[in-house]
Amino acid sequence: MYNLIRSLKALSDETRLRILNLLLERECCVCEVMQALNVSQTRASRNLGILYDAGFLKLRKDGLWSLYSIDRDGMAEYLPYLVDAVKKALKENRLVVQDRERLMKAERVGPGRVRQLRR
Amino acid sequence: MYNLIRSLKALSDETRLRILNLLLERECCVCEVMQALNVSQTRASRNLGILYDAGFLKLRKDGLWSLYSIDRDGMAEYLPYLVDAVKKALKENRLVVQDRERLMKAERVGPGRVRQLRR
DNA sequence: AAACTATAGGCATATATGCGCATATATAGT
DNA sequence: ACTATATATGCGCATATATGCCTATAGTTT
Repeated sequence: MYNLIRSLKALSDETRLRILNLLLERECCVCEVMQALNVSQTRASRNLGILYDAGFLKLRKDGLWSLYSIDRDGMAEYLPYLVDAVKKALKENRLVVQDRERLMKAERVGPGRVRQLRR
Repeated sequence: MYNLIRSLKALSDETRLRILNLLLERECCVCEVMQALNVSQTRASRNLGILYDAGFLKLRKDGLWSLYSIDRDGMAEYLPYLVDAVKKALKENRLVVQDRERLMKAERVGPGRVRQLRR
């Protein structure tokens, strides 16, 4: 029950739903998420962390990068229901479509590229 | 999307999950809910209101009583997923089992009975 | 009408949440 | 070792949330 509440809380936030939607597309590093959602690094990192703590995400380190992806196996039995709900609610959402477009252009870049996006 | 967030928030609370679980059983008035959950009248009423505002509940007035029940029709397309998730998470939960037992004994009573239960 | 009751709403308060800023940490390259 | 970069985190502020107390409202009973 408390797991469910924690999961629901983790999903009750626009930023986090948008992140989840990106990751349903593919694995992303923090800087890709911040580019795609056009949010600050703090915000991207924090909310990825919250989704991770709630058990939704897997984390893989690769050099400098933290690569987050949906943890399909780690999900408790009821979480698939939640993900279905999220998918249904997000499909066709204007904001989310923009996110995906920006994700196409986003790169896991070298020096100097990401910093410039920090507002 | 914002509807989903509102729904998730409405469900991210132990009291409200327990209430929802009662109402999955049958229609209840506020005083039955407070008896079954053993919580204050304010708390029962407020949280029923929150679930109502989120679109989960139907309200029917009968004299003094406000009778709340699950609004199966009024639910948006993704809400059934949420309800399934809730059902799965709550089944076998100790607290929730107690709630149901108290609900059996709870009555929509006349004068003097309910007041005594207010802590 | 008077007394009583179920429910809701205002107010005050405690707690939780989201976020930015600044900074710390970890890794890589020179 | 030094510099640059990606990510994480401590702190503080603003805001949201939950809840209890008290009171108002509307319906019931006598």
